[in-house]
Amino acid sequence: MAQRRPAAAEDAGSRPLWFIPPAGDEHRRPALTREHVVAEALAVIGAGGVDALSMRALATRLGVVPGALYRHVRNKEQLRDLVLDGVLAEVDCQVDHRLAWTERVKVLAHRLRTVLEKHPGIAGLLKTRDPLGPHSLALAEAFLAPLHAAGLPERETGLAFSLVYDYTLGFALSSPHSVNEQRVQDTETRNKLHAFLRSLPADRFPTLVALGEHVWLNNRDERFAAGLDTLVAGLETAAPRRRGGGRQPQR
Amino acid sequence: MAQRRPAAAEDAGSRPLWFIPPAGDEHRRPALTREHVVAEALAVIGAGGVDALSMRALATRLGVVPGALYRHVRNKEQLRDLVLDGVLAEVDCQVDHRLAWTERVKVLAHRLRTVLEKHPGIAGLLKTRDPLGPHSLALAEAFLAPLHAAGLPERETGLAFSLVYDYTLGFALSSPHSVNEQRVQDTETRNKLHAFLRSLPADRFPTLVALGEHVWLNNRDERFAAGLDTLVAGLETAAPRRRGGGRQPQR
DNA sequence: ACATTACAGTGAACGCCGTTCACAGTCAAC
DNA sequence: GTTGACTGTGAACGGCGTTCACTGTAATGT
Repeated sequence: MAQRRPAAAEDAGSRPLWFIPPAGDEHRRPALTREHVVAEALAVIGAGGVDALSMRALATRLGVVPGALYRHVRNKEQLRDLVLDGVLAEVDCQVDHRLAWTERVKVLAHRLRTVLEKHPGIAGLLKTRDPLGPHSLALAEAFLAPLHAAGLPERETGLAFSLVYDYTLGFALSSPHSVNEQRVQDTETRNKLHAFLRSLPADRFPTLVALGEHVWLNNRDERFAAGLDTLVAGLETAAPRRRGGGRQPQR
Repeated sequence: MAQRRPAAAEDAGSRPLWFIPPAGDEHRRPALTREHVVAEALAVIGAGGVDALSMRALATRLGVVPGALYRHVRNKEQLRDLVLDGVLAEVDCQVDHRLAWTERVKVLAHRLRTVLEKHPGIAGLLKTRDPLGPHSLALAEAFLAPLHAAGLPERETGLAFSLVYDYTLGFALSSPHSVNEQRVQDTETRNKLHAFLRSLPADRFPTLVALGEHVWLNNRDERFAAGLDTLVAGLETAAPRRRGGGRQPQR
């Protein structure tokens, strides 16, 4: 904080401690703590995507020189880890225990997706990182509990968890901000895409030509829900029928 | 190609065009075509991961100044797109038509995963890009055909394709080279991880403590296969039973 | 009340990155 | 034989993550 230095004025002038520090400005400044850095990093990501998070931009936002950040964070990778745990903290892991285990899993997956898509790009970090922070563990526990209650064997429970978790992450990863989804959201571009699909040689791509328009659709919500339903339905075929895990989930 | 210049030797020496170009070296060099650039880019990625692909590194490998690449490629993003299509070309889309549709889908997914994991980091590009190149389309067709043959309605066919495709991509994305999987592959680290899980407070993480060791396992192949089976089983519950799509896939 | 010490933030630098641009050499076509 | 298209050069620009000697400040021990 270069502007706070009294410097020579202290020696030459009178009244050593007379100048009341401009409490309005300085008092408000929380002195750059680690939590503050992480919070601000999350704000940067929220504003401009995960690529916009650079040490220099973050430092500027904090009114500080880039190198100063390294007093609070080992490097950018650790910063990302901290940001990530902060995001996972936003997932509410409490689910009504009286719901069928299938519903409990679905609710959690939907919550996880919502949070991940609120912070574009974060899912990409999770895919290669998997933090083992307290919030990550709480989430794992929340997923494992209903799966275990469903009566799946131990090993299958672990596999089922990986499946649901990976599916949700993977889905959130191709977020609405990717080139992909942008293309499909813009009506004109989507029409062009469909025209392109129709124009393909029908002998080489018969199925694509026939129903390509049903593949590239602006239906993220439907796609996620349908995929999740299919996936859980698959899990059900492996689970023994019992009344312990909630209401009979038969449909 | 700085080393090819005759320069002053031409003036001082005799015989203007006598020197047969060192056919062994120069003749072999294919003069930096676009395909060559892309191929070498793939090699760079194969050697050091997707992050190792920098224009400068690639240029150096090609014995060329960085700016020269821009004569063959608009920018790095386009280069990545080209690389991506090159990778997808490696997926064999021919599947025995007499197999059950479930098996056809599984075979394709396994092939896709194999190719993606052969080029670490590529899956990450696919997630946000989805090229619409010829090879990408061929792959989509290959997936759609058996799903359609299974008797799924049009819309459900598209959803099923997205599901299987996204699942495979998502799985390949958390590749064996991520921090995650490295942790779990090293026996000592894995033991430490399991000890850590056991040491967690059993009141807050009962399921995790009970079967956490079954979750973080060095079993990528099993995880992928099991997930895929579950997923296809889920699809089967939505498909009408008919003998058109191959042998009855009942198990 | 003073000296010591720990430490947060500074400013400058290093080496990397993607990209641009005027220029030079080469080769084919007219 | 001249022209023109085109490929690769060399240098530069701005931005990136990270390091490091330093300076001022605040807390500590005596």
